[in-house]
Amino acid sequence: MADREYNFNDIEKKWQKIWEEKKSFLSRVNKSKQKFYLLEMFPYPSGRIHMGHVRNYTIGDIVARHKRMKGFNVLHPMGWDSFGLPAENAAIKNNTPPFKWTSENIENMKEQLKRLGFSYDWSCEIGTYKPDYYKWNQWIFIKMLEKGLAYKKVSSVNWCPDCMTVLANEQAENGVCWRCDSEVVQKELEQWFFKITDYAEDLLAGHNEIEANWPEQVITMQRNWIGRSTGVKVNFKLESGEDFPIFTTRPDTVFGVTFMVIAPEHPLLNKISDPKVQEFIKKVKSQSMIDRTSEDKEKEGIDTGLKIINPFNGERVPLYVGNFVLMGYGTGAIMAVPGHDVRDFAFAKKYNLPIKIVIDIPSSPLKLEEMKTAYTDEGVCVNSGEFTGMNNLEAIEKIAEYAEKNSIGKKMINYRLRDWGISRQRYWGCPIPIIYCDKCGEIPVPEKDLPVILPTDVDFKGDAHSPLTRMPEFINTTCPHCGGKARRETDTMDTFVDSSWYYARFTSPDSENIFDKEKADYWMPVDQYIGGIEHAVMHLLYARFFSMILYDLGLLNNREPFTKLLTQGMVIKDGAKMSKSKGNVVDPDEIIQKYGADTVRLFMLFASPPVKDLEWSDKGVEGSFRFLNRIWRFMQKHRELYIKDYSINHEQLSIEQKRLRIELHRTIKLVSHDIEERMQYNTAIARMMELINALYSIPEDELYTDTGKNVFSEIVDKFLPLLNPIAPHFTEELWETFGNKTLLADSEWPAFDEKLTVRDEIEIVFQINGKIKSKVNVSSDITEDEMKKMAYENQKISELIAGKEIVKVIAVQGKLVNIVIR
RNA sequence: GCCGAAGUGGUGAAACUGGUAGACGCACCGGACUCAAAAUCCGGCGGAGGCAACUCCAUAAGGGUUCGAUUCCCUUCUUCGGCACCA
Repeated sequence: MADREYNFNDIEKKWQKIWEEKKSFLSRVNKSKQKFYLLEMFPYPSGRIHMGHVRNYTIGDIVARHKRMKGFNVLHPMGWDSFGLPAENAAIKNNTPPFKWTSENIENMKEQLKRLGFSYDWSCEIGTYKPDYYKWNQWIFIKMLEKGLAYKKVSSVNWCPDCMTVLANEQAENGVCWRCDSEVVQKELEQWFFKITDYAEDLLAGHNEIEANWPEQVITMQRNWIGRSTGVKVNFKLESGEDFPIFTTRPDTVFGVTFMVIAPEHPLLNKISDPKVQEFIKKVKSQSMIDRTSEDKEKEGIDTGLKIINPFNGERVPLYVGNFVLMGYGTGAIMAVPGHDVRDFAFAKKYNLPIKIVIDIPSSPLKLEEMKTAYTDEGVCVNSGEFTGMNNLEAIEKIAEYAEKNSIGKKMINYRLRDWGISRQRYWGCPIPIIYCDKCGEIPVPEKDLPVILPTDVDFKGDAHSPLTRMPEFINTTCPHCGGKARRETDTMDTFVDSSWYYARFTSPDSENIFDKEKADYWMPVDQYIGGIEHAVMHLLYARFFSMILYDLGLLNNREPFTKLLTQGMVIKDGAKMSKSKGNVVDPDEIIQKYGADTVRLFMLFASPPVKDLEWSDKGVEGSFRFLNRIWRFMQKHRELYIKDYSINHEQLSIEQKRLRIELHRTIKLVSHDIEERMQYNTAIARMMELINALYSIPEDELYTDTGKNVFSEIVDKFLPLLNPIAPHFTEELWETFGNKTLLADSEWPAFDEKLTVRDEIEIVFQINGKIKSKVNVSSDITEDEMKKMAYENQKISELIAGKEIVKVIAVQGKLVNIVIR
């Protein structure tokens, strides 16, 4: 019998076909089995799979395959986040309708994913651009409208002039568009919003539930983004007697207020006619987000001429407009305490405003003339009326209480988080189900009329304007209320809406409802979610928000959608993330062609642990390929040794055979631990390499005996399933080579015998004062006392301790003896 | 500026609760096989010293705790990530 070549291309296609025919990865609700829902962030169908996808989905696939072998009923679905701008840009460029472009991309990418042998249940496939999916976006929108969680308002919004659309705050960080990096400008528009701020507390509280199983970094980023701060809303007064409320987290400094500042957008300013003030406001408003929030932002302001009265001490202070005060936070106005706030200090210095010390250090009092900046640390209240002498931390609470008791203020919590603006002035997205009637106003599309279908036969006319705005057949409709003429909303939803609940749809993708409650109850929540860290705030926050809404609508049983989260690192080449612009992209197809999918998968897992960045290395891929070939050759060469029904009496084995067998059981133990507990696949693979090295080290005639055959057979039976989740085609093929008729995909995860995981002989170390002086091999069942005895008897050790005072002796079972001498 | 993570050979990385630093791989060097090369198999591979068995040094730098520190604590440096007028 000639040894067969490792012909990965044929082998991989063969097994992919078999898995498909046998429906090996089909997931069905089965209440007698424990479920495991594994989800990887679904891709945007941009055209081709990139290495980042390969890495993400390889990590997911090893989890899915391993869990199946451990007896779990696994749901492992895949779909397409298929609305979004690139489809429109492609349409404008080569006049291909976005529907066609997207559908073709999906087909191509699906083939690529299949070629990698991922164990998806393709019967669950969803595409967010399909009406039976986005219908439920619209349905949720209407539910949210009913609950007051969706609303429309005119607001200053982030506008990307290149994408010609509005962006959410989360998408316009640092004043640039998250997609194209263009400078974002502010524009007044009427927009639909989701009231995510109503869920700020819930989103924070939920962190406690998931904290242990989410990366700390993601939780921290979300916490910072929500930005909860507790403080007091204090009612200052205008001279006219009108309330002038401000928010402060430092009520302990309220006696130190020497001026007030309001945002340029503040409505009070409409009353000011001073042309200098109006000019200043105009100037600030015309600045872009970048200018206004840039690094070396200069604090600027101008006196409005108005005076404000401090309710705590009756002092009259001037009111300024300042470019650094934000209308969107608190009340759009602040009390300025230059003595104890760094920004206020700088502003006061610039405009020659008075500075007052109200918190001091008794041991070394502050000197106003010597202060270079505000004093913001702890201290004792001074010049603070009845609070003088109190520790300032204590005063925060006491002054807040005083304000409430005297009706001059109220304790309040503020968030950095803003409501989620979801209107997009773009075509390729889910239509917002609203009808505008001149008589009846904004009317939601009735449930029975859903979905509002996005027309797919569109003409882009080569520009970025949404074709919907020039399609009367889409726009013109009748009012569901009065039956009169009405028009449809032409804005579409932010595509992040699509991905905020897709995990639930996967549980029943053909449902006539949003999803089948029974199926969702069985599968949800997602047990393990895997994706990139770049979604830490946007997607993962929105998805949690939606999950909570669905819970509150009685549709889901859990508030938190993702029990465990793994954020995998990037794929790096030559020190930078693979990207077209850097020209350091490696095409997965080429590598698969050259080495096969199993090698690519193996390399992706071996080169680095999942959470860290992975440095691409052509040589490293070759190394992974070599490892598979090494196994292949050995197994092919000795395949006649395999006995299906072997039995082993450990005591009858030769020393070499025993050692090899112990290596096998150790490997199973360590690999299981690495995969199950640690999700660290690089070390799991390293262990398997050690086993193969041990296999090559044993003299061949040790295998060609009756007991040797049994040992070899056990290795085949247990090692192949162990490697199967990583190199599924390769191991199925070898498994078949040995005459097995079953699929490894259906087999159980190998068990190990704890007794066989301990090597018979181990090396222990003798130390003097913590320094290694001697190493010896001993039987692994040695006791601590025996170890100590051996240490004293050791020639080298006894020489070194001769005549010295022994302070103490530490023995660590199976590891070392340390003798401390003086 | 604030918050967080990381820094280990030529290189990707191991060392999971403090206990033999560098497992496993890549690169490199040597050997076997070959007419030769490739592939493969075997061996070596942190630095310094020594013919040698061995000795000393070494986990960004410095200090501390400990019998013992890559691991815990403090200081400093560097890199990466997040937040950044949030009152």
